[in-house]
Amino acid sequence: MPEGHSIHRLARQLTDVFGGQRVRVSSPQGRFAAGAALLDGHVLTRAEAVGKQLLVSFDGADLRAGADGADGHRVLRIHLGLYGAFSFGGDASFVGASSIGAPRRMGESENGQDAGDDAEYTGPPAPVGAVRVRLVSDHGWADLRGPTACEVITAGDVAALREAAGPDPLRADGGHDDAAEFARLLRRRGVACGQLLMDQAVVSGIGNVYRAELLFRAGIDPYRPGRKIAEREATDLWADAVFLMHDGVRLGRIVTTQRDPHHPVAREDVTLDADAADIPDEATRFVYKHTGEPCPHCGTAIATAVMAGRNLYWCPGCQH
DNA sequence: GCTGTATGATCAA
DNA sequence: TGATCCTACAGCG
Repeated sequence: MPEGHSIHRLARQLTDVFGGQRVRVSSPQGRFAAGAALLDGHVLTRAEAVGKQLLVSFDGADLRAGADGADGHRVLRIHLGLYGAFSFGGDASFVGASSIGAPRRMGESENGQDAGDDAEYTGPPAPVGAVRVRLVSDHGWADLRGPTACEVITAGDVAALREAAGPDPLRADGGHDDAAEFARLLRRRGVACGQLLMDQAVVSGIGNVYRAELLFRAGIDPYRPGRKIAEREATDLWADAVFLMHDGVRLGRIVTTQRDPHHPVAREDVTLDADAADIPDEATRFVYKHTGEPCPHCGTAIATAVMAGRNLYWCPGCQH
């Protein structure tokens, strides 16, 4: 799935290729027909990520449905869930507009191949599969499949959503506030810290992979209660999340093995190589989906268990 | 063709 | 805690 880094990339991609343009919005599948009608023909101003939520703003979209301090804007809220994904395609100017290399598909994995490199672009292809939303500009298109949420909301809804969200490592402004707030929320409850890291009210954007890898790198047992995490451990976790997730945005994949886990915070010199993207998948993480393999630190077999309905991976030998 | 799986989240009980 | 929703694809017979 798309953890927070994927959503931030998507937001950037959508803003790059559609920002400021009038777009046709449709729902080939039909399940978003009413919402699409509200947005169709309006200018897409920008897209933004708040944790795993993708917010796409439209200027002057139809306000008939709104009774709540309508300000002339409508926002398309998308949550990809486990397997939602976008595909993109278009002419050279559309692809060239992307600052992240215009991956054809973004979401669960970013290596899908779609049409789009045709010499001449003659419009979007006939929709394949269950396309919930299709965005089309003069130069390209984007298809959304399989989102868990896809709805038109108001500015007031957006404010409420921001209010409910825990701090987002990908929106950290470098100040102390977010780290301290994260530490406070994490240390407030007796629930297993492995569960709290997945709680979007505690921290936004972390998913199952980052959860496992962050705790491994920090040497923290996922079953340790949040209350028993030291303040310093919490702020170090935050700092590591900021680094790893920014790496994720840059690379378009989660790679946690290229930074020294013992010096995750200060070692800016251990940044990823340009070709880190070539690392084989299984070498990109320490414990996630490495059940039974020896821990690279202590040799203990990596364990797995189900925690709150999600697969958990950790090293019982060096996480305490 | 069928089954299982997935980087998510919500709801009922 | 379990059921449920969303979709594509790998693996299997």
